[in-house]
Amino acid sequence: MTRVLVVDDEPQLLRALRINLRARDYEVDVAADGTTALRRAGSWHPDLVVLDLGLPDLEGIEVIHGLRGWTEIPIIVLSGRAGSHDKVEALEAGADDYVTKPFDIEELVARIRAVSRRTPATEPVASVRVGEHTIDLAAKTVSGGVHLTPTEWRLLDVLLRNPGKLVAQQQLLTTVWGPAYKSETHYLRQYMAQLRRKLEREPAHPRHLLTEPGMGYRYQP
Amino acid sequence: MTRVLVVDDEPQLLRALRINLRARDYEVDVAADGTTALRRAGSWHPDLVVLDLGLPDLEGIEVIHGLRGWTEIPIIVLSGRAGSHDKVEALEAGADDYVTKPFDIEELVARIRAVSRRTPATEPVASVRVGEHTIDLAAKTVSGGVHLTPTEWRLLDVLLRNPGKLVAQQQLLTTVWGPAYKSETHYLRQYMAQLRRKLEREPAHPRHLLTEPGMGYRYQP
DNA sequence: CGGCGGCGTATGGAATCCGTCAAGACGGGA
DNA sequence: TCCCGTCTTGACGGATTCCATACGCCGCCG
Repeated sequence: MTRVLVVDDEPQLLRALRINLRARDYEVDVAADGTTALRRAGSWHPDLVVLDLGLPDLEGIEVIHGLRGWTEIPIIVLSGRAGSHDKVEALEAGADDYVTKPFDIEELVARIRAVSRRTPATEPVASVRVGEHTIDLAAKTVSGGVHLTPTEWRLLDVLLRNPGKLVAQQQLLTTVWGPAYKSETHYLRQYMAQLRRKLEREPAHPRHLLTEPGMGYRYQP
Repeated sequence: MTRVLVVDDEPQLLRALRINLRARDYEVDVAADGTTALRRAGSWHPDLVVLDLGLPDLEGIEVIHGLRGWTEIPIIVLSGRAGSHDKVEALEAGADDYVTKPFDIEELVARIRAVSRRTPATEPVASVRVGEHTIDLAAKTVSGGVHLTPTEWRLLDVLLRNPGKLVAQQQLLTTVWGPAYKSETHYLRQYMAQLRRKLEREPAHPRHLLTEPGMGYRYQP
């Protein structure tokens, strides 16, 4: 899910944006001044920043420079100043778009979508190791010429995205096969065995795809 | 050098833009109506399009759709209409930015720079090898006198730009045929077969254009 | 010692998915 | 208008994957 940080000092605008963006499945966080905006961006790692230039503490340009110092995430600038000099300055500093107040919420949302279309969501999980094998969940590849079927991928996906954590049988069954298969545990046994055959060096004594009797399974990195 | 196609029916604006962009080391070509714009874009392969929506022959939206049917190059829209509905429509159709007339040339240039900053050096993949053949995605040529149709190119494009990665059926269908064709998998089978007939040494035993049953296809370099 | 529950393994048939051939529909250019 | 290349649509055999059942093993407990 795309994460948007909205930086503005008008509570009214913040609220409107939060509602509209959440309704479109964006994750939203807000900041009311430049200092917290920069801090927030550093800790929360948003995928996009909507930045009002008229902030109480810092010059808007300073915030742009502060962000561009370490990240390339898209920045959409809001401003009450419509002069082309202001626009050029912000865009040259690294902003991706410049919207003049007053503006329509719908327009801003459309611009957010247009800009984030250009920056593919960063893939957090690149590749994982299971014993001898390197697994790329995005590319759906396993080293060593190993080939997995769709169901095997769905199951492995859930386990690998919860490294070290126990995943309950019911959770695996519902996410891989659907809620109707909540108690069909023999599917799990079937496919866990296949995964071990393909990935573990000694399928009979697994070192990474572990069973927790009576509860579920665990991926041990 | 970045190539910009400017589409507008006002000679005065065309002239101003051409001078300003050339002074900043852009290569510029112009078109005065939608039909020639589309043809020009197909033959000249610009890196960016500046598109006036008020054209004599086609609806501006039609031109955006026509471009987005086969290319992802940035589109900056110029328009005299400032209503948010027009803006949203253009942006949703695939435009990257929307500038309302009258505007300052400096601002437009700054927006062009901001947008093209986002699109990494135009053709990261210049030429690719598939078995015996050398494929140039930019020039749309295949060695050995092989000829591909537009749909075949769009499909091959997506696969070759994700070397080694699995590309899901749904992604191929939506990017090649459009979101409405999400589940029309027989198109995929049809055109994958044609690509293999034209590119693979043994179409029945493909070595580079691989099937992942139940998931999608993969280009193996 | 024997039953029992949970787990791993093997295997055949069912369902799904894919490759291929073929024919009709469409559209642009001669 | 006709023709040709391209895009749609349908049908069918074969391959892959999934489903379902059966069986053996092990630890636990009565």
